[in-house]
Amino acid sequence: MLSLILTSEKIKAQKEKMADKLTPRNVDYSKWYNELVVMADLAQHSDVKGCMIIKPYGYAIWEKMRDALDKMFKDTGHQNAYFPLFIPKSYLAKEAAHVEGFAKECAVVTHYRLKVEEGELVVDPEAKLEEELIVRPTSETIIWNTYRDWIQSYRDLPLLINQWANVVRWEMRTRLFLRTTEFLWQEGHTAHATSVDAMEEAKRMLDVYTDFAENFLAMPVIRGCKTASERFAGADETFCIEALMQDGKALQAGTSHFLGQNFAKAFDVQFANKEGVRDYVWATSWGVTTRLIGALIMTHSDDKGLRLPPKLAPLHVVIVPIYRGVEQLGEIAEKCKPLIAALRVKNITVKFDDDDTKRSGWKFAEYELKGVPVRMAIGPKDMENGTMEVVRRDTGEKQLVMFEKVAELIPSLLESIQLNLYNEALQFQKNNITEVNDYAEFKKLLDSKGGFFSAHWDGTAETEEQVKTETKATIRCIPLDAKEESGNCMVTGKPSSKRVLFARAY
RNA sequence: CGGGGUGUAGCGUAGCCCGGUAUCGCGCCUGCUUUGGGAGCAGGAGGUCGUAGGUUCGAAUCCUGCCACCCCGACCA
Repeated sequence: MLSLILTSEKIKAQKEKMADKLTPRNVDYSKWYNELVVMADLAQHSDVKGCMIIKPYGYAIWEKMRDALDKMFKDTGHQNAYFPLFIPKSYLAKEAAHVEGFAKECAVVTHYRLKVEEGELVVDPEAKLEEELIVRPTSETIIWNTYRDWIQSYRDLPLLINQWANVVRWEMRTRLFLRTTEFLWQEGHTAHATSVDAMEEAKRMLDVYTDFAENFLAMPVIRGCKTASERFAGADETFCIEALMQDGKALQAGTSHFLGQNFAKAFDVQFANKEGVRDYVWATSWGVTTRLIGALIMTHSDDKGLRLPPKLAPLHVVIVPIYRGVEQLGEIAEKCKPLIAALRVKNITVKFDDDDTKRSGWKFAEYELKGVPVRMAIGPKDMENGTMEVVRRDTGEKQLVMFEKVAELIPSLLESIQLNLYNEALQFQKNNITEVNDYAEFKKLLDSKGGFFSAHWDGTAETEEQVKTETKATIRCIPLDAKEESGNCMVTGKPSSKRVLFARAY
């Protein structure tokens, strides 16, 4: 199975694969190659290093994700707000761990004006800012600076706010969707009266992400918490959902942080409790990003292209007419009108592709590439027999359906596709979680099989680091549902009480 | 920032070692025939060979500087 995410190896492999087929009569592979590179019309690199242009189709998928998540946030009592793109440098400096975590990857605004000098556009040295502005890598600091003014009393708590925004992290190396310089995300920032409340919130949002990943993305995830060294800069505890991609590498798909009182103390956010005693508030933050689009692609794609779960597919059904001449096309279009209307009533998005410049075979391939869950074809034979060909994208299974039955069939077919994609991915995940007790075996299987490895670990950062340097695998998480079991660290042999998950990750 | 590599048409490439104004495929345009799985044939348009300099009668090719991008490390949603 091909994953559409583009590693150089994948591109090379694909090129070689297509090159084999390069006979004089064959279409060349560059078309395929391009389609892979631009990720099937989803996105491309921009001219600014590491930045991503999300094309309309990719953005439509993001919008579906955004709408679904936004509803879930509101259902759990959150509100949306918006904070500034620019953060004064001094804000970022206030929380020590935060500085250390983000200082190395910040875009900095130092001037506010350009001028033309000898025909050249240059930065005006006169327009230097007193204090530099940082393009937000995340908004904790500016939000906590604001929360100080918003929170006085326990009556102001909890404060449950989410923001949809773009952020910039100047990473050394970038990769489309997975690690771009600028990316879109949502970041929730909450304040609570007690540690328990904040911890509950952090876990609740992890539940929301889990629900979203499994029921919308059709992507099973492992819930867990991060080790100290993988923790978010400024958090006391970081929870995450980890997903497994088809190439055996893990991908962090969402995080929820228990921030303790770190930001409250750094920004002096205090409240008076019922007893009139002042205390620092307790905080959480949580986020998911456009990386989820990458996760979606890498979880479900096959050699023909994307396979989109119906709940996130911008287009559910495409109807491809097969015809000779405009007259026949007109007849088919007329025949399909009531069907299209009936489907739209059921909130199913339908496209009748009457583009006369593309042939039907081309269209079939195109919509498979785009991952449209259901394709229907109707031609002269069907017009005669009163049938339609209905093809599901996930399995490729074709069936001839009586025309009148089509409208009622589709909703259950879409549900079945959604479920099947999840089950396939779940099966894959289960097959690729391997229990190991021996470090040598771990190393061997890591190369040959990949996936998650469930192993005992002595709990020290040194061992974690050693494994990372020697194998490139990291501890993805300590699963929340890990059972208590006495064992010995696979590396040092020291005692351990539960297994953790190792994997190579994106 | 360290190591390696690559820049030739919209995309993917050949040519470079051994100098003579650029090859092929896809895509694009036109016409005809086609249309139940990425159509066929014929014709056509499109290139300051990344950039600046040097060597030479002559540079895509040789030499030097610069720039950009990619890959591998360190960093990361």
